[in-house]
Amino acid sequence: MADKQHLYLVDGSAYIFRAYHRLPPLTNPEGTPVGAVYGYTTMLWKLAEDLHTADGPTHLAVVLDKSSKSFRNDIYDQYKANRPEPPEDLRPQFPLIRDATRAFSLPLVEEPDVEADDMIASYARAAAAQGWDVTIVSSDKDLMQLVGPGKDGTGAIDMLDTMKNARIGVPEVEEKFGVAPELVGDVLALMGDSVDNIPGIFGVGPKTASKLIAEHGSLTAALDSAAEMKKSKLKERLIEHRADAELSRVLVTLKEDCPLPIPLEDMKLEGVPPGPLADFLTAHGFTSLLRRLDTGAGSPSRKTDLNPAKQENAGTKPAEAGTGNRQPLPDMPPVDRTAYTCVQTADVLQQWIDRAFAARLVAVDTETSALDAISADLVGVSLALGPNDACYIPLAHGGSDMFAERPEQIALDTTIAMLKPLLESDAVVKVGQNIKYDLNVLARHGIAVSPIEDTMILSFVLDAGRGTDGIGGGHGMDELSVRHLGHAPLAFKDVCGTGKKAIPFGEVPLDRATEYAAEDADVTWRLYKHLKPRLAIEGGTRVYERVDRPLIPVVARMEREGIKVDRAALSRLSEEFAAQIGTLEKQIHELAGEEFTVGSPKQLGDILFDKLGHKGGKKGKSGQYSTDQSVLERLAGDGAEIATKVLEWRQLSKLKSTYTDALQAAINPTTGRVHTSYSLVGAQTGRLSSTDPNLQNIPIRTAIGRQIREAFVPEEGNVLLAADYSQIELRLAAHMADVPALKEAFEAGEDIHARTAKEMYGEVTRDTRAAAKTINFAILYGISRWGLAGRLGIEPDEAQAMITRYFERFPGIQKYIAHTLESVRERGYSETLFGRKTWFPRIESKNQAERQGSERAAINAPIQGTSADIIKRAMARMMPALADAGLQNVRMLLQVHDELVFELPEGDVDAAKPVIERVMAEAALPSVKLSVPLGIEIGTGKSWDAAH
DNA sequence: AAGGTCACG
DNA sequence: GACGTACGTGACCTTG
Repeated sequence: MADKQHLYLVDGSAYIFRAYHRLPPLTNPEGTPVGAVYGYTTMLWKLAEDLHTADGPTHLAVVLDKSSKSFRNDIYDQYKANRPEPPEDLRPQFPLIRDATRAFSLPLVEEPDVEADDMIASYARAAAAQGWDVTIVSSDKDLMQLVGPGKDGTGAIDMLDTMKNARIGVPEVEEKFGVAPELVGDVLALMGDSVDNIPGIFGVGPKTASKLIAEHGSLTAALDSAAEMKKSKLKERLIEHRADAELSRVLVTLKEDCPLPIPLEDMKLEGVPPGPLADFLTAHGFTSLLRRLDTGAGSPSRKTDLNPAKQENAGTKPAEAGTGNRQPLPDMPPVDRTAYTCVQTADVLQQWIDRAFAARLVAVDTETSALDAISADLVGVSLALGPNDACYIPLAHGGSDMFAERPEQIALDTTIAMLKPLLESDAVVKVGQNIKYDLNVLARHGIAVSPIEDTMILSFVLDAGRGTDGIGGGHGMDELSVRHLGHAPLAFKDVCGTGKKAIPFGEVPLDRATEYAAEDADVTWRLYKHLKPRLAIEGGTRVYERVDRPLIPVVARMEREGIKVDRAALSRLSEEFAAQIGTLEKQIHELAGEEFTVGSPKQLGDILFDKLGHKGGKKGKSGQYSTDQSVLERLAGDGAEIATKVLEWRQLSKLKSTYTDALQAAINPTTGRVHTSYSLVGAQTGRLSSTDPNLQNIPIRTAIGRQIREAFVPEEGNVLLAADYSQIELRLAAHMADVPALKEAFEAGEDIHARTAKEMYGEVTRDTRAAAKTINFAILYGISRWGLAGRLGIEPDEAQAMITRYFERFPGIQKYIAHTLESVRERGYSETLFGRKTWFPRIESKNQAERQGSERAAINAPIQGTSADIIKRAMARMMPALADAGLQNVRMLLQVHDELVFELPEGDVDAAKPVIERVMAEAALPSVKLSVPLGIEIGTGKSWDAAH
């Protein structure tokens, strides 16, 4: 017994991911995020403490994943393809995990191109073979294959889940999988794994898989048995997807014969030398552990009989992570603009850069000559490392007056060369307020800023919709600063002025520019410290880490790509439209009997209803007649020619001013392309919005409008490819409200509006289908009898009867609406399938119109928002997926809510289509498994119009 | 700056 | 009995 050896193998990579998600977001004195490191340190501490206890380690090693590729990628290129990037504030912790391991003087196994699981398997088998017991510190189900009792000189292998403090032996594995550990691989091969992207057999989950393997004793036997099974979905699937299962079996097999870089004997645990450990604990401010090390109480370097669970620092217990127990904000001194530094020499800059590396977190802000990131020139950069600890680095000040003396500044290319390693370093988090802007500015100087955090996005994820009138719900820096820090920063117009007297930022004197620019970085740093801890507490981590933040560099790149428009074609259209508008205007004036401004709804209303005496004029609260499309169409239907002409005039004016004229003006003279700007916080539901110009509302519904789409073209030798989610919101409604009839229809690829018509009316005609389509959309938007009546041209009573019938046929919808509203009233917010919140502060308003408006928006938000989450996830995965497929020349250009537009070489179309389709169709996985398929429609052509 | 209108999903 | 009537956007025009 005394000489029984017991090897503990710590699955370090798996541990830190779990620790990251379960522990509060601690930071060390330098501001580095160290929550996962702290969890890891306490775990090693506990393990080391158990040295020589009955079941404790005599040998111990940590195994980490070194790279993401392994032999499995050679067999199956989709292996782990859905894996999201690690969260950005975890990335700088990876090197610290290694530091911690070294501080404990523990052996660290890290082999390139070998997965940690395989390394663990190889060590475990080698140790067991020479009679050692082995404990794998992990809860990874793949590793459960290794568990087994000791016998005939072979050691036992079990597992330890330190977070649940649970041993996993043969009985636990059998309970979980329903089979012995040797057969776990067979079960895994049948059920697949969406996180690692192991296919398994589609439609077979853990239960069916266990049952089949338990019954037949092996994967092959289970698959062979399909031939004799009764006809069923399962039978079909087993036969059809047999190859998937066999591939999966290979993928889940652990490689147990990897060469062992460190001999087993060298893993002997002899106690922990206190020196390096003390240094490490001090550096990261782990004071409670340091105290224990100093006093020797519970120190891992000597045996102890204290109960480790009882000495845990209260603030680190996972159970308390979500209950508001967070690291208190360090008291921040008030903003002091005189404390900022203007950096004018390379020596001083180098000091700031060195300090930023040490801090591992820096707030960054760029100042430019204009608002548009694609063409604006860089004027200066500011950095902040702490409250009032900020600087401004001017780069292009005083350039406009060639006779005046320019202030002392470091040369632009010198500064860029010095900043690049910092801004690109994996070990330093860069925080920005709308950092997409800075990404674009710096990308033009060859800097790919990473990893990043964004206070604007943080605010959006936490507080979308929270503002009400007078309080302000925006996510701009000035507003956030006032709301969260009680401080109004210098406004841009205070330093640059407004209107004609405005000067470019490069002309602002350096002292003033430093106050403004460094303050922005300072405030950003403070906002980050305030907002980031709220994420874990309020449940925003998943949306922020998995949806919105990964999207920032993706959207930035789309903005930089831009899209080509055919200027000559637009110019021709402008001329045509101008001529027709002129003709129409004359005719309208004749019909009116006088000249007036056709574009003035006020004048038009007076002409139509007072002068010409048309009936049915309705004045709104402004005392003005309404002359909108529906009113004019009614008049036109009654035979009023002037109404027809005005409608035509309006259509053409709209197309000319908003599109054919404006788009020509939007062509960037340098790139020759049109670069929109996407707002990631524009829509409360989580959708993007597009401005300057808005490329999300280019005409498509009329033939005349589609001519504008024809002007969006690819470069020579390329095509445009448009990929749409088909009926995504209705599909999501069918899933979320659990409507079997609709789900079946989508599964079978039916025409969903026709199916609705059949359910509602019993027969499908053009009219019933059209009505059904209207109702389907009405449902998504929150319905009222009057609204539906207006749309369908029927009486409110009839509309009510239709609504009632709809709810009878699809009772899930009514339940969904009721539950959604109930939950919003109770919690104040709605939630998407991915956990994105939208707040509805007026859901209980006493004002009925206001309240009902909130209710309709609240019914719609989870559906619209989930759709937005899904396409965002697809976008974040798209470029890596295309690159993996060897498609380097495909460019993603535009997003229009349920559509992505790409530009690619003609020869790449056949290869790109399936990749794009797969990424879009699988975008909800692995977080959310939908009960309806996501349909994708793809078209290509020599214009955006032709691609539809 | 606000209101009306209309382009899109 | 009044409120106003489908969700989410952005751009342009006129008017005050």
